[in-house]
Amino acid sequence: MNINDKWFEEMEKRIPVGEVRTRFAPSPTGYMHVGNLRTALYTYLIARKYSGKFILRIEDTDQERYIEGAIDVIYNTLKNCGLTHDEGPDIGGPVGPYIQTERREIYRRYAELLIKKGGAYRCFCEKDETEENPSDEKGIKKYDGRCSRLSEAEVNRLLSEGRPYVVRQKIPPGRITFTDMVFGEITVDNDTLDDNVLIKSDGLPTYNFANVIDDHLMGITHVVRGSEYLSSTPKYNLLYKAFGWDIPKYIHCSPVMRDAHNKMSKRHGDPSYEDLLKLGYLSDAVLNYVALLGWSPGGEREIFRLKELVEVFDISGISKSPAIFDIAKLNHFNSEYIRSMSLEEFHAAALPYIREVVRRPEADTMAIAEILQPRCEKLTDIPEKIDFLGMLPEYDNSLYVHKKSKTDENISLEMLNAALPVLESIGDWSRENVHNALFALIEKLGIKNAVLLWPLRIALAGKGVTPGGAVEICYILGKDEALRRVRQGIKKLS
RNA sequence: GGCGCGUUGGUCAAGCGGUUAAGACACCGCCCUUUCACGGCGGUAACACGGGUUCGAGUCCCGUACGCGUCACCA
Repeated sequence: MNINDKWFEEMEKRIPVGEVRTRFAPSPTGYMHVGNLRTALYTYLIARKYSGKFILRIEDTDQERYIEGAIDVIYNTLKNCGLTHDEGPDIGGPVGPYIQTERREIYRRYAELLIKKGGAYRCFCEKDETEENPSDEKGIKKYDGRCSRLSEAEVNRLLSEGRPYVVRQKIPPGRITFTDMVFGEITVDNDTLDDNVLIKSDGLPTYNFANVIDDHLMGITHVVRGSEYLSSTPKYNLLYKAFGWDIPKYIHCSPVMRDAHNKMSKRHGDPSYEDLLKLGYLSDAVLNYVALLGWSPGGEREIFRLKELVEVFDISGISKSPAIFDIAKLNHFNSEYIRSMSLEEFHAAALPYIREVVRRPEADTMAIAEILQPRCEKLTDIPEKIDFLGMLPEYDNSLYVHKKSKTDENISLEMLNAALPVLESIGDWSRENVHNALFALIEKLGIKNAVLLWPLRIALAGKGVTPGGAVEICYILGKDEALRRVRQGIKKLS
């Protein structure tokens, strides 16, 4: 046994056994796709459901796509969503490093091993040389494998000349079958598979190689990834086979689409997870909605917190078909989550938006939150809904005419004139007092609520549609402002 | 083009040989009501197509169409 054998032995010894281990392995792109988020979620759920480990691995072998700070986006997103990982670049673990560019040496050595085992070979062809490969009679265009036929002497000669090379996978003849937990059994002819590059000329591995090495060395039991990898999975299995390793379970997930034909993508202007938060969506709502895109728990329930998802999640509920992302349904989930918050929680989340239009420091923002909570789908709806609290908009007297409330301009003027002294006489400007004073007046006049309340709300808000009614708005405005607006209404109607 | 995969209302979807083919979103109507919303009630709307197998098919098999994926020194 030489030193190299020992090294491989050490690597193998580190692999944890006897537990479910899943991994989320994003490329640092600087944002989190909705589809990626869903993959991360499912990956996390499988690990938690089986009391296993959820591992974060960074796949950054494409140096041309390096983006500053992109890894932090991944950490932040996972943290924000509560998808806490058990091992990863930031917290370490038994099978690190967890960043692929830090594992070069590992890939290099395993590539050497694979060459020795006959599963791969060095290819000295130039990049454009291989691109000229003609299609064969079946219309399959692939590398002709010429370098696999180089003699050992020839290889050594080229090596000593310092010729750059890549390592390619050697595809054996035959057919290969594997089982995916979502798609079922899949069989392909090996001759449809290409001798793919495993190690690029820059010495870094391709995804095709790195993911196999890493998944094996990290003891991954369930590989969860997008269905775009389904067709290359046979190649990976051939790699596992060549090494003599166990093949993991596969869970391939269909894409999240923007419409019937296109995946969601930043390029098309579709929102990422971060964008969704900026648009006023709650992280929990997004996560809940996304969980249901391509997976169904079977029953009629749709609202599931992360913890509840862990309990009900089951791989058998994952769909093979792509799912179209429907912002209208997300809106529904978001309003459900908003409504399920305590008033205090909602107030905290809504305050920045309320403050965009309500600057008055003494304003009762809690009362504002209260009228807003059952009425908004997204936090970003807030400023537009309560803009009138900041400043009375220009409005037309036609707003005072309302058939159902039985009011017109004359009645409205009458009502405002009746309400003014009542409001003026309120000493302690509380919601209750405003309410009681106004309803006492209604009773005294022997009218329907709406006859007084409709014109009053118009005068106070200058809008036909508002969150809250006359009482709430009157109170929130504060006595001075409320009286000012009522007087202004009277003036407008006179 | 080869290979692989998919196809239940506008959308998400349940269904796993016998159902009046769930439910949710959206939409429409009604009720409630201090506008709007919330809430409640109700409604419109689907098994891509063609062959089989079977007493019986959305469910199984084979085609067709359409769509998606993949065929990179990207992941």
